[in-house]
This record gives sequence, structure tokens and C-alpha cells, in this order.
Amino acid sequence: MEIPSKYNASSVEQKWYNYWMEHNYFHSEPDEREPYTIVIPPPNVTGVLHMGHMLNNTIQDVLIRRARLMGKNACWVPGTDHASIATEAKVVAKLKSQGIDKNDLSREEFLKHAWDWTDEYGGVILEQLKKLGCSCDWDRTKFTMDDDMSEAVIKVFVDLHSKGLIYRGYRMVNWDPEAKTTLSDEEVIHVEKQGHLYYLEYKIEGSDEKLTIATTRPETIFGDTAICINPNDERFTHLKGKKAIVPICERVIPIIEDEYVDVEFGTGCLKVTPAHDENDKVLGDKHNLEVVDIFNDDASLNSFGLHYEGQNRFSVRKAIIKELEDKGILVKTESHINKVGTSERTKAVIEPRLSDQWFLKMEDLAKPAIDAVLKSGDIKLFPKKFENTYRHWMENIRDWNISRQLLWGQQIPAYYYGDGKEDFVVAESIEKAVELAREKTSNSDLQISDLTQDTDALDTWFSSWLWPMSVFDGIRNPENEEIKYYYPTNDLVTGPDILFFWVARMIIAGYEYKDEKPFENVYLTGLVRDKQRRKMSKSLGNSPDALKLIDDYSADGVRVGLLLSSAAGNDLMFDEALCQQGKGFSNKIWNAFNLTNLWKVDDNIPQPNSSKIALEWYEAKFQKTLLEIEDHFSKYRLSDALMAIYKLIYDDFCGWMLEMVKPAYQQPIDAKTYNKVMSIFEDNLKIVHPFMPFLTEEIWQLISERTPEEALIVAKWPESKTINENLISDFDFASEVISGIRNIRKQKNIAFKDALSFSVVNSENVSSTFDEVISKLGNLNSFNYVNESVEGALTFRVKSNEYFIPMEGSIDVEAEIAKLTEELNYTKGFLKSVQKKLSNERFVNNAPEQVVVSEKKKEADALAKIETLKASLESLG
RNA sequence: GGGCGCAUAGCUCAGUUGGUUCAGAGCACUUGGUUUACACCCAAGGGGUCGGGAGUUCGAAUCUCUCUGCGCCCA
Repeated sequence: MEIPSKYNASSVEQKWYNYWMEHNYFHSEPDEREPYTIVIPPPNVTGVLHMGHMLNNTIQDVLIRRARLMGKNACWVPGTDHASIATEAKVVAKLKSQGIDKNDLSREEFLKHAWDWTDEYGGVILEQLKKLGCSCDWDRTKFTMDDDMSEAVIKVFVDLHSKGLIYRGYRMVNWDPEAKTTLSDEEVIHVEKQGHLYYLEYKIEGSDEKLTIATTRPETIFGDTAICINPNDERFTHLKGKKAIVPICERVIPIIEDEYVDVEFGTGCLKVTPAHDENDKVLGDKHNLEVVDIFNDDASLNSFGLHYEGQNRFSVRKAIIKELEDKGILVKTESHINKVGTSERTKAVIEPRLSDQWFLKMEDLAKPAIDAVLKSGDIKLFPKKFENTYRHWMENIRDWNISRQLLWGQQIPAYYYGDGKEDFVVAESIEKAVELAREKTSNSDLQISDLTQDTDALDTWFSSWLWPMSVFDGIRNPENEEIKYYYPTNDLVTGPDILFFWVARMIIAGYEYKDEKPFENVYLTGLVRDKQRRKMSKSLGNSPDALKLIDDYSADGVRVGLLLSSAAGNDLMFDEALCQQGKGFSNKIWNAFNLTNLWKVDDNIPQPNSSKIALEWYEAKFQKTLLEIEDHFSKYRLSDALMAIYKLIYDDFCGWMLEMVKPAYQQPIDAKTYNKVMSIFEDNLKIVHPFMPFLTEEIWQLISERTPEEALIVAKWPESKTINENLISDFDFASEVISGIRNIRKQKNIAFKDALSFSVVNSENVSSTFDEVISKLGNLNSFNYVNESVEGALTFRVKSNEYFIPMEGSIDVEAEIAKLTEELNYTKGFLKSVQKKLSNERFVNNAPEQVVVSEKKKEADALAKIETLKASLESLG
């Protein structure tokens, strides 16, 4: 068969992906087989493939392909989420570029634009996953805003509300003034910023005295409703019960006492602004303080800001510092580093703000989710270290703010029939809402037109937390065949950054709605960083173009590159050299196939014994590695599994076995050996396939003509057999002998084509199994067993066996003696340390017998080697 | 400020209950090689007082304490 000598990845990858799609191998339907299910962490519909996705989805594809090979009914459900803030921001920006202001559009008009945007760009990332080789069941592709998915979300909202778990509350929330929406605590990123601490003087009412407070936000003085001192602080005892006057606005505010105030920080006097600081709000509630909100929803000042009305908070800060300074109120400025909350999405500085929001009570819901991970072990986290983080969050869980002041998302199904805060009903449709409202108000004349729906949308995570259930329609139809078959899913692969956002909440939802875990194992990948350890991000521009990487190194190469160095939970320092290594591995396998393909097979020649042994040895080695791989997979150590396979193929198969069975130049190979080599090759391809699906399918199909049912993607994982350990240890010894011969050749500059004669004093009683192999790989023309040292020969030792290669001409006796003496001294030192251990009574009495036995063996081995070395030295001189 | 975690070769990391094969792997590096599958290759080699210090033990990379330097989460 003619095959190209170079492997052409891009055409091969396109060809086989199409073939797999055409024959529907990725599609799963419930049947009698054991299911193996993964739901994809839905990427943002706005997203394009980045390194994190590549790593994450490569891992999922490895798991799903392996499950498929192991005969399970493998189902990988793909999809995207609607990413309300991110998508809305993109749509708003696009409209703006077209000269359209979002506020001029009705809800319906805006949503039309958002859907257009989604239809145009929403599928991009899924198409990119296909390039990577992902074997998702594309017929099952879901989107969190699909009608059925939204219905499930609304149904859950109504249900939780009826259980009294969802409530409306006036709370301090994280306000993103750019997106004009609230954010959950998890969506706020605290960053250290260099700021200043401003010392301001407040007058005391009815006296000339002044007090000084320190603040980082002088513009919020308009919202001050108290000054707080620590009752234990003797410096301020005289201020008790007095009142202070806020500069500029001249409002009179009480001076209150609370131990909350840190005496050490600033001046020990705290200004209290309950509308704009979480802690101040707590103080305000405790002391019944007035609440003065000074901001508009875009964080510009409202009328409380007096002459600053309409200006944004940062310019007001600059301006007011100037004014305070001019008026002599600002007495000091210090530089100060503080942590500032910023929006994960828009990067805007968060403004704490009081407003009406919808909350979900979490404490009781969280209980089964805590038990499942930390007590019963129903759900296992890999790596285990994340259990601590999980515990910490779950045991201190706070109510979840699920409302967002956005249009893109499921609109909250609360319908208002009056102006009062409690004048609303919650229902799955407006028709049901009317009925409920009529009941609640006892007003049977109430009409649909009398109701107005809450304008807020639900947090996107309120959709995604149902994902493992809703993709199988398990919320709307809890008894359907699919949810019963596929749920709970098996593995979840995601990043540790969304352990709480998503993973914990899915567990909570799973127990609430199915009374069952959503998945069994959670594999938390690391973050992909660049070589300088920086997180890869679009803004830094340090993320390589994913598709270009695939072009340069092939999908298989990139997959291997990503997995080679990504132990679970550890960040991956990405380096393109890793992809190069992956590509190199493809090349190696391709060339191994090329070699077997070049051989002429002869049915009439007998199988050399060396080939027979080589094949038996490789089978043993393969089986041993197979067990190692199983073990690695069971612990989600994918990079270790891949490395074990890499070494098996690269070193054992290509480096050793093929060399052992390779016929002499232009000689044919015997049919028996050839057939066995090819069947071994096929087994190799099976275990590599999850990691390198394209290359392996290509070679598989080149080895012989296959029907669609015989494709590698649906082949059967190799069976475990008993391992011949003796063959493995005999080979390990033999390989050291071969290395010894190669060393001598190198030292003495003897070309490989010059055959050597060879003798051994077999003190170790090593089996002769590999003698023919040694002869072949060492190019020996004789292999003699002798009882005494051979004169005039170069020597080397493996354990206490001594090997001789007779040389014509002079042997450098001095050098030989020096070499032997060095080895002797080293062995004597080693013996001494072992004997010291053995003569220690406490060691012999306390150590396990096994350990003592092994030390005794070391002693015996060393003694034998010393004898050999001494004998050699004597014979030399 | 509170909590969690990490530190092993130039780099990225393994190292399970302390003891066999405990100081390892891959890459990188050095040296040599046109042995016709592969230079995207082959062979050989160098390199670490396991972050510092103390302790427990017959025995510590592994357990305890402490110091130093990082990272993450929460406030």
C-alpha cells in the first residue's frame, strides 16, 4: 500500500471528523448498555475558543472517547449559556455603533436584536470545538434560553417561591453602574488599588471644636448620617451625645458610639454612610440612622450632591478634594492601598447600593450538598484539596441574589397588581397570575391588563444550575426516559473558578429536584497561564489563537501538548513547545506505521526466536502499562496516563520492540511476526485514540479495510491479561547489557556494522531468554558463557555479571584498573552503609521483615559484585 | 485581618500508609552519530544538601513545630 511518508494532519482531521459525523457515532440514545454521561460546562454564547476551553474540552473528549471504547453508551451533551451581562453588553455596544440607544427600544425590540446577535455568533464556539475533535452529541445541543430550558427555569422559580425560599428584599447589593445591574458577590472581583486616605474636619455643633475623620471616599460625605466613635476610646469621651456638622452640605448628624470602630485605623472616628457601605448599613440599622442615597443608577450624584449633581463619582472626588482643601477642611492626605470591588464583566468599580432584589434562601438548600461532598462522598472532587474551599463557602453560604436589572434572560415571573411592595403574585404565566391575583385580592374583576410583570431578569447561573437536569428535560418531565437513563451524569470537568458559581449550585439543585447528585466526579482543571505565570486573557493579548495552534500543530498535537503537563487542579504553564512535542509524537507513530508498511512479508520463512521473545515481552509490557493507565484514569491523572502511553509507544514499542523484530535491510519479515506486530499496533492505537483521535483513526483505517462498525472510534478497549513479570525483569536486565555494549562501542569508536564477539561470566544466573535479542541489537557474532575472565578484553558489569568484548590490539590496562577500582570503592562504600544498618539492633528489631530482607539482599548483591571486581583486578594485574 | 494551599533538577511536575525499584519523569542542556521508519530521529551524559532551621524516629522529600517566599478564597 502506498502511504505518504509525511503525515498530513489537516486533511486527515477534516476527513475523519466528517466520517464520524456521517455515521452518527457521537449520538446516544438510551439503551440496555451502561450510560456514561458528561454535560459540557456551557461556554458563553458570546465566546470564542480560548486555551481554557481547549484544555477543558480536550479532557472531556478523552474521557468520553475512552468510555465509548470501553463499551459504554457515551453521551456528551454540548451547549451554550446566554451570559446575560456579557451578551447584553455586546448587543448594547453593537447597537450603539449603529447609533441606537438601548433605552429607546422596547423590551421586545431589544430582545429581537439580542436573538439576532445570538443566531449570528452563538454557534461559533461549538464549531471550533469540532476542529479540536470533540465528540459531542450535536443533536442534543442546548442553549439556556431555549424555550424548554426557560420553561424549566420559570417552573423552578415558581416552585421555590411557593416553598418560601425565594423572597424579595431591600438589601445592599453590588451595583455595576456601567451595566446598570446588580451582581452577585461571586461576580465581584476585589483588586488592590492605590488610593488615598483623606483626613477631613467636621465641626461639632454648638462649639468651636472640630473632629477629624479619615475616609477613602470624600464624595460620599453627602450621604453621611452619623459619626461613630468607639466608646472605649478615651480621646473622644467628651464628644458623647454631641452632634457634628457635615462639611459643605452643613447637615447636622449624631455622634454615635460602637465598638465596631477600629481605634487604630485612621483617626478612630468613622463617618457613617449607610446607603453606600455594607458595614455602615449594619451600623445604621443598629442605631436607627437615616439613609441618604446620593447616587443615580449610573453612579453620578443626585440632588443630594448639591452643586455636584449629575457628575460622576470619580470626577466629584477630584473636585471635592479641591473644594475641601480650599475651605481648609482637608487637613491631611495619605496614600493608602485598598481593595476595590470591580465587575467581573465590565471591570467597573462596584457601588454598594440599596435596592429591591430577589433572593434565594440558601442555608437549608445547601445542607444535602454539603453532606454529599464532605460526608457521604457521593460526589468526589478531584483534586481533593478543593473540598476545603467547598466547605468554607458552603458553611458560610449567604442568600443568593438572583435578580439582574437586564433584559437578556428569563424575565422574573412576578406580576404586580398594585403599588404596594407586597402587591404581587408569582406564576408560570400571566393567565395563572391573574387567577392568583384575583384570589389574593378577592377582586374577581382583575384583568391581565391590570398586571405588570417585574422588569428584572434572572441571573444566568439560575439557568445553568439546572443544566444537568434540564438538558434531559428533567424539570418539566421528571419521569421521562432520558433523565432516568442519563441522570445522574458521571463526570463534570470544569475550572475551580466556578466551583461556587456553578458546581455547588448544581449539586444543590440536583438534590432539591431529583433528590440525587447531578454527577459523581468533579474534575477541576487548572487555569491556563503563560510562561510568565500570567493568566491568559484577551486583554493581555497573551493567549495564542486556538485555531492557529491547531493549524500549526494539528488537533492531536495540541491535545497532547495541553495534557502533557496538566495535572488535575494545577495551573498549566502553556508553552507552544508542548504542542510541538505532541506533533512530534504523531510523527513518531506515523513513522512506525510507515516502517511496518515498508516490510515485505514472506509466508515461508520461520519466525526468529528473537522476534518471538520480543513480541511476548512487549505484550507483557503493554499489559503492565494498561493497568497503570487504568489506575491513572481512576484518579483523573490524565497527564500521567498520557505519559505512560507516550513512553510505552515511544520507548518500548518504537525504541525497543520494532528494533528487535526489524528484518535486516531489504530482507522480508516472516508472516507470523508481521501479523502479531500489526495486532499489537492496533492495540496501541486503541489506547492512544482518546488522546489523538484523528491520527489513530487514520492509521487504523490504513491497516485494513474497515466497515463503519469496525471504525476505531467504536472499537473495543484491549482486554487485561495476566502479566509475565519474568519477561519484563529479564528484559530490564538485558537492556542494561545492551547499553553496556553500546557504551563500549562508543568509547572505542567501534561502528555498529562491525560485529563483536562476546562472553559472560554469569554469576547472577541470568536467564538466556534475551540472548538472541542482545546479539541482534548489539550486533554480536558470538555469545559465550565462560567461567573465568577473558584476557585482553574490554569489560563491563551488570550487577555481579561480568561481560567481555575481546579486542585486537592493546587494551589500556591502566584505564581498566582505574575503572574497576572506582566501581569497587563505590560498592564497598555502599556495602558499608548497608551493613551498618543491619548491625543496628533497633533497626533489625523494629523494621518490617520485608525491609530487613531487602537490606540483606542488597548486602549479598554487593558482596557478590565485590568478588567479581576483585577477581577482575587480579587478572589484570 | 480570617481561612486554605504550595515550595523537589534550568523549566513543568510525579513521589500513595515514613523503609525495597527513593531522590524520579518529560522537556531543555552537553557530547557523539548520514546504523535508510522517523534529524519532528538515534545513543550516551551532566544536573537537586527535596525552600531555611529545629524536633519525633533505628530510619524523614514524606510526620510535628517554626521561619522565609509565593498562590488562591473570603472579609
